[in-house]
Amino acid sequence: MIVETPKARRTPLQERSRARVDAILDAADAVFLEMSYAAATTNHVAARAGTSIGSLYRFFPDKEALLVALADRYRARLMETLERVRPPDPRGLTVAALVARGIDGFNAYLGANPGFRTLIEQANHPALREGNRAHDEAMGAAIYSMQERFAPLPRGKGKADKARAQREAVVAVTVATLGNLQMLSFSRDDSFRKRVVAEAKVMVVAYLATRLGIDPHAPLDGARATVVGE
Amino acid sequence: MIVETPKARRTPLQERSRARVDAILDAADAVFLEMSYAAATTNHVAARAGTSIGSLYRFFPDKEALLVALADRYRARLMETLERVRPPDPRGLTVAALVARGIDGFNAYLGANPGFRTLIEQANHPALREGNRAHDEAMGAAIYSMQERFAPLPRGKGKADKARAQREAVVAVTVATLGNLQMLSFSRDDSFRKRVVAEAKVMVVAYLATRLGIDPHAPLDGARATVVGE
DNA sequence: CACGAACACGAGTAATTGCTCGTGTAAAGT
DNA sequence: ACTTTACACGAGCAATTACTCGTGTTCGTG
Repeated sequence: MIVETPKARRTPLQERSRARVDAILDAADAVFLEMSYAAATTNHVAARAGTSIGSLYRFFPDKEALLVALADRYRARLMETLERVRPPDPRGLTVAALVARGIDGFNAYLGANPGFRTLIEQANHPALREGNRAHDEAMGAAIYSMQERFAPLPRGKGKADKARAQREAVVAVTVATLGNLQMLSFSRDDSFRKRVVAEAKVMVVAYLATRLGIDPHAPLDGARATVVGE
Repeated sequence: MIVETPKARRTPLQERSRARVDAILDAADAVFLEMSYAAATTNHVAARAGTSIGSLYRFFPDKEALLVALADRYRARLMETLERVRPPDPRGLTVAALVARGIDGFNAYLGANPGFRTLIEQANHPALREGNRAHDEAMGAAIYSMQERFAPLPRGKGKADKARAQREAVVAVTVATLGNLQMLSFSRDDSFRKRVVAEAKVMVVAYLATRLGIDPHAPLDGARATVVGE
């Protein structure tokens, strides 16, 4: 939500301007895809949106705000998509199947949204750092809960703390790998994409199986694991 | 090497200018580390090098050339470092030990060269694409040869082609993961770094073990594997 | 209808910055 | 000693571009 700060702009109140904000974001999406964010100019975006530069700056305090708003929109839609893919009751499914579902859903979303991919490539941009961190954390929460499902944290304050730090690393590594391999898969042609997606599944499943000490091809129901290396 | 093209500049011939080129690169390194490449100005770099903007442009055709030259220098030194870490005779060592050696060497180099890390974060920059690709390919060659060592390509033209494409994907996935997790390891404090390095080893070893169908903790000597999924 | 507020417009501005080029100096060649 | 080539300098240019602001229009409201 846009708040009244020295830099902030009006929140659109009328319907016509709300549509205009969407048009500007769509235009920014297209322009950032064609050229990079750095090469794009705000005048370009305004022209593409069929509006004036003044109207753009009425709703967006600066160029970065376009980037941030666009990233937020993409991330929100991604979360919806992944939520839709997530099985309501995982019992009976295997870990391998769960991972495969998530990877395929993510990959399909990225394939359908090339603009999101270019945004991810600009991930080092300071304005996106915070949002990306929050998003990775949300993704990680799912994996973290999966660990807890299989192996509750050990008793004892010292042991539990150490195990928690360990698991945070496991989650961070998994999330980073998932994102990284998704991007890699789109770096060449489509057959390469399919192969990389397959390899990503193998890698993550092999890793989680090793870490959780479970059989990734056994159904989840009633499974109990001993977490390795704690 | 700098060649005579419309954009190129003189190759330094005298000793004094050769030292100056190094000084400019060192200055660029420091400036790009403090602010980002995008925020840095060429005048900044020249001032930091204790020279004039004119002298900078005598040897570097444009700002991008600084980035490219710096990246080349870092990559060359990294390859030297990794070469030094590589055991001349891997027989008797385990796959897990080999992977651990490589990861630790890489991590130490990145730790000692924060400027290289910031350069890697700018990896999406078009001027660095080609160099990064070549570098990744060189890294991949080592892994590819490791696969061949354990399991020669199957006979028959069709089978061999398919297997080759498969292995290229395996190599690409491995290289991308290694680089990605290295960068992740430096994203927080030092204890996080150590944990991520440990997890990276686990992940890569688990993956290669699954893919090559070998015991990662058995010595290499005389080992023979059946590559999974070909 | 009247009036204020939100919206829309786009030419112009101010600041940044990569890079040139004319001038001057040190080194190499002969 | 004299010429030529390489090196060094830095003020200023040219181009880009994010953003402002004064003017005009549309909408909500009483």
